[in-house]
Amino acid sequence: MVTQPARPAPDTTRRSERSRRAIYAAALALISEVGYPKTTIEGIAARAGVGKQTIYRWWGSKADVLLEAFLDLSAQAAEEAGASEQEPYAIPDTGDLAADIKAVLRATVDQLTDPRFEAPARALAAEGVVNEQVGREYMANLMEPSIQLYVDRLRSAQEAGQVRPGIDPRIALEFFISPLAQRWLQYTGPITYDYTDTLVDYALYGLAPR
Amino acid sequence: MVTQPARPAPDTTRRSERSRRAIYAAALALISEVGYPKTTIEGIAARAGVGKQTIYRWWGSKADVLLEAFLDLSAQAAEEAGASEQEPYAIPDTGDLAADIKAVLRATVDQLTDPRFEAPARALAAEGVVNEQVGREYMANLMEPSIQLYVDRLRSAQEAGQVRPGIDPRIALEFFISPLAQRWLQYTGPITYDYTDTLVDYALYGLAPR
Amino acid sequence: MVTQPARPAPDTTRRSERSRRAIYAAALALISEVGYPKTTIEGIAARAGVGKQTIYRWWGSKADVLLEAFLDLSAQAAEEAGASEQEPYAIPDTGDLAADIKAVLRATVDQLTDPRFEAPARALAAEGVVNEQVGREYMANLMEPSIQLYVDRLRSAQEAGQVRPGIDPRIALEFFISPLAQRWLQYTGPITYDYTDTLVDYALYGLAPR
Amino acid sequence: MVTQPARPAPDTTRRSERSRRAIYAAALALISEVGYPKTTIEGIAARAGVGKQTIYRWWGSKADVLLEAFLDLSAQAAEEAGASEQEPYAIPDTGDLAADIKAVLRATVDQLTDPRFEAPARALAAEGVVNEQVGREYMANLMEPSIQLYVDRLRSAQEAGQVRPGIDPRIALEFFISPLAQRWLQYTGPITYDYTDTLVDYALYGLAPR
DNA sequence: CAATAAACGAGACGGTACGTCCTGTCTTCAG
DNA sequence: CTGAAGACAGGACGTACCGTCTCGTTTATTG
Repeated sequence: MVTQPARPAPDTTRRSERSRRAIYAAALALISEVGYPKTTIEGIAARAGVGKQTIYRWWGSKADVLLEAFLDLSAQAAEEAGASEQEPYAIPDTGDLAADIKAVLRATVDQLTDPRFEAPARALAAEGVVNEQVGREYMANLMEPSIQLYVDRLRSAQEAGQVRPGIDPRIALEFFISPLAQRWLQYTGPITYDYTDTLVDYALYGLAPR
Repeated sequence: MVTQPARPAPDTTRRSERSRRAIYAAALALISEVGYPKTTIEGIAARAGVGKQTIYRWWGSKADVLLEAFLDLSAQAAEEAGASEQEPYAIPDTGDLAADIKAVLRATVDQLTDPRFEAPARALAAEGVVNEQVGREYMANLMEPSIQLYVDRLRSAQEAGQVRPGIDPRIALEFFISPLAQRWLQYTGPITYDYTDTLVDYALYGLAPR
Repeated sequence: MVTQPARPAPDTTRRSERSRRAIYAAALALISEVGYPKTTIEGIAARAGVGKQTIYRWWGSKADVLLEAFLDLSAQAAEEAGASEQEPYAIPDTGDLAADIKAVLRATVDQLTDPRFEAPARALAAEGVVNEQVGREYMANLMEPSIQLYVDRLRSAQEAGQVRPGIDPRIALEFFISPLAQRWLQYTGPITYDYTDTLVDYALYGLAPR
Repeated sequence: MVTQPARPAPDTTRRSERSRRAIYAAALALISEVGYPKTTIEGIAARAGVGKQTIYRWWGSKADVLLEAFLDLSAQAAEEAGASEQEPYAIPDTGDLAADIKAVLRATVDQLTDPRFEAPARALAAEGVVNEQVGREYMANLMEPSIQLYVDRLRSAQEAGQVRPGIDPRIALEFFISPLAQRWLQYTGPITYDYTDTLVDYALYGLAPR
């Protein structure tokens, strides 16, 4: 592996929290207002009232800034949501698999159409398509946690005999998530509660007659 | 709606076919070699031995050029493939729905991993995520035709009693396509024949025990 | 000597008079309206309702077009002026050298401040400063004739004993013309009748006391 | 007066002296080598090893760059010349007006034919003809100082009784300068010591017989 | 009086330069 | 030493013209 020119790593302890938050806010605002391609590092710096170097010191690229800003936003949102509940994030387990998953998917539909999330999420997803590293980080940090919840719920359903024993939960969950994701990413169809409900029904009981 | 400054539309009949082909070739080559973001209009023009204005005269953006270049590439590929067969593009109908769809998906896997298609397809998909217009054109021109084939095959299966009567084919087909698409786009998992075969089995017979 | 690619000389007899006049008019108008540097061959062609090639066929450069246009304008002006007189252009010879030259210079002042002539004349002069060929043609075609008139008048004065015998008229006339030219070209001072009258007096009788 | 979009004035104290000098050198070299019209800002930047923006940041146009570069060159030349003398710039006053002015004019002839000065001076003069602002700056910065010296010397001569009392020195000096300037600018005649000597004689003693 | 050949209008083409914008680095100064 | 500020070399943007090169379409003799 090639070792970099060894820019002496900046001292994290002296980092300005104020600047960091301002940069996150500016980045998210600009992405929503003018779109990802017209969002520039210079623009973020100006809007955040920050020197460009402060951005280059702590992040490697525009995508990095956005990724962290979005993670921060998600964490905040989670905190807000989690404040009221004990177990901040888990798919409910009422015993009725279909109902539980439908409920979660409806929440996902709400989030995908929330304008606060829409633009940055889309921008990140697009960058991730073209830039494998960003894609993998996006995956690992933003999607993997939710995916794990599906895996857990499906395993539990499997133990309860509601899902066939041979089924691989990591593949099965894609029937709920991927069609929705594709409709959202590629504008291939409308995103509604009806649609997600149908997805669950089709997936659980199959297309072939019983 | 605001009408643009209305640069008088160029005369299509006098367009240089030579330049058009050179531009397509240069665009596809550059995308594969240096990636979408580092592919510049200037670079395409230089590589194609063409003036920049010739690109700006006929296309509105880098994405437009790439879209057309890719459509052209696909059309060529289709022509090559179709030359040998009578019915150039249709899902086979042997009576065995599962086998037929597995075969088609295996072909799709091959295409998605063909390096000739990979980079430009990915670039276009990414642009389409962020730029709705490109997204819709990508959909309409590149994906819709194949999707229709699935719809037809599923309808035929429905008539043969191999698919439940109430099933909506436009939703059902997403079980085959979307998971594969998401794995490809977002690096969420490996793409293999085994995987697509499994998708078909799960989708047709459902997750719940029979 | 290298013989050019030998573009077959165009047939002058078939040349469109209509286009030629339109090009002259457009060139002069544009120079006056937007200045020399912003006057483009494309602009002249568009304004004249003429193809670019028609300009390139008959002229070698923007300066060439302007030079001919200006010559044409001058010829027209001369014709108009000459229509009323018998001897269209000559410095009057009343026997009073000072008065005669003052009269001619006053006419020159009028011309230099005529807005119809100002812009193109200035543009040509400027081009001539930097482009020796244009400079010499400008000289030969536009200034030499007038200069010859001064030479003649000064010779006649010499014969009449009003100018010292040893004086070289080609140098002497510069005392009348050059200061005026420089004030006009380089904005080094105002251009008035008073000024030119003074020039004549100083030049004829010298600066040193008599 | 309309105030411009007001790009915030750059900080002069942080300006790179290195770049400035490189730009002057590149500009003067290019003008001499390829002429004014083929000298481009892009070319200057490339030759100077400088970004284009660095030129646009500090100068408004090609003419501005050249003007300052030439002023700098003149200042340097003056410094070199002035290093040896006490009074760096003044027309000598030996009591013999004709001899003194002849000497200065001979020096001017030398400068006008010095290839180092020729091209840029000519380019500037041409631009000044067509662009009044440049013309006036050229005048004020490059010619006015020398002109003042003539005025002083003529005044002194007037006090000594060598020049008629009524003579206006600002007009009289044009007899020495303008004919020479015109010959140089417009290629209307050769520039020699003989010629300038003659100018002085004619101007001082007049054309009319004594 | 057609035939034909040149000039013509139009404008696409390969290029060059424009003036602007942004990148990522570097330097200066304040806290 | 961090951080705001911003100058710097570099390079792409999208536009405007350059001068060349077809295209049909006049137009004006010539056979």
